[in-house]
Amino acid sequence: MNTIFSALAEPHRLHIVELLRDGPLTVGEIVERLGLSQPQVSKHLRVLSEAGLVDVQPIANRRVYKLRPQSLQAIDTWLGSFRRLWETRFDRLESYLEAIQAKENKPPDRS
Amino acid sequence: MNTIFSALAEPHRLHIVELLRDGPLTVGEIVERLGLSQPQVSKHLRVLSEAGLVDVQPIANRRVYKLRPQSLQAIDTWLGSFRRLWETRFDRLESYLEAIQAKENKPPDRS
DNA sequence: ACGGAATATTCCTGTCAAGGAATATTCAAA
DNA sequence: TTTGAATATTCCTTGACAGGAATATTCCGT
Repeated sequence: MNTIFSALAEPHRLHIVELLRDGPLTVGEIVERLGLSQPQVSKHLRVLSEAGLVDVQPIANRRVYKLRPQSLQAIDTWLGSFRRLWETRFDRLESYLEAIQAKENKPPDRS
Repeated sequence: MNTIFSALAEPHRLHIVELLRDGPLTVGEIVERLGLSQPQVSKHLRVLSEAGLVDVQPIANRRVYKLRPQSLQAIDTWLGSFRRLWETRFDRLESYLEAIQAKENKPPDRS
C-alpha cells in the first residue's frame, strides 16, 4: 500500500497511470504524450511496474504497458475502511473533548 | 491529488492516518503509539495538514488532530474513474495488439 | 550477420525530504 | 510571574530520488 502511494506520488507517474486508464500504451506513445525523454519514461514505468501498478507485454520491438486493476482495487479496499467517515456523519470530536476535560480536571463536583 | 499521495507515501504518515481512522488524537497520543520523537510527529502532522488530510483543533495545551473526510473522498472520486477497470471485464489488450499488427505490417494482402 | 528502431540501464549530479538535537512557543496552574 | 507540560520550529546532516547524457540491449527486416 505504501509502495503504491509513493509510486503515485510522482506527478509524471500519476500522469502515466491516468493515460493508461483509457487503454494500454507503448513506451513510445507515452513518451510523445508526456513530452518526457524516453529514458525517463522507462524509469518511471519501472517504478510503476515494481509497485505492481502496471503490467508489461512485449510485442516485437515494443513493450505494451497496461494498468493492473488489482493494484487500484487494493487502494479501493484500503479506502473502504475509511468510507464510513463520510458516508455516515460520525463526529466523535465533541464527545472526545468532553472525555479530555473529564480526565484532566478530574473534579468530582459535576459527577 | 498529487499532494495527497505524496503525503501518504511516507510510512509513518500513513500510519498516523490509519490511527486517526478510529477517532481524533492528540499529538502526545500519536507519539506514544508510533514510538517516534515528538518533533518528528509534529512535522509529519504538518505535512498531513498542508495536504488537507487532517484538521487541527487546539484545546488548551494540546492539539487534537482529526481526519478530514473530504480528502479521502477526493481519493475515492479519483479512483472512481478507474473502477470500471475491475468492475467490468474490459480487456482491450487483444484488439490493441491487432491494431498494432495491422498498422505496422501494413500489408494489403489481407484487405 | 548487419543496421536501425524501440526500449532499458548505467553513471553522474543536484535537489529535496526525513531524522536528530536543540530551541522556541503557548498555555495552565500556582 | 515563574514553572512545567505539550507542541511547534529551526538547523544540520545524510540518504534517496528525479533528470540528463551516454550506452547497452533486444528485436525485426534485409
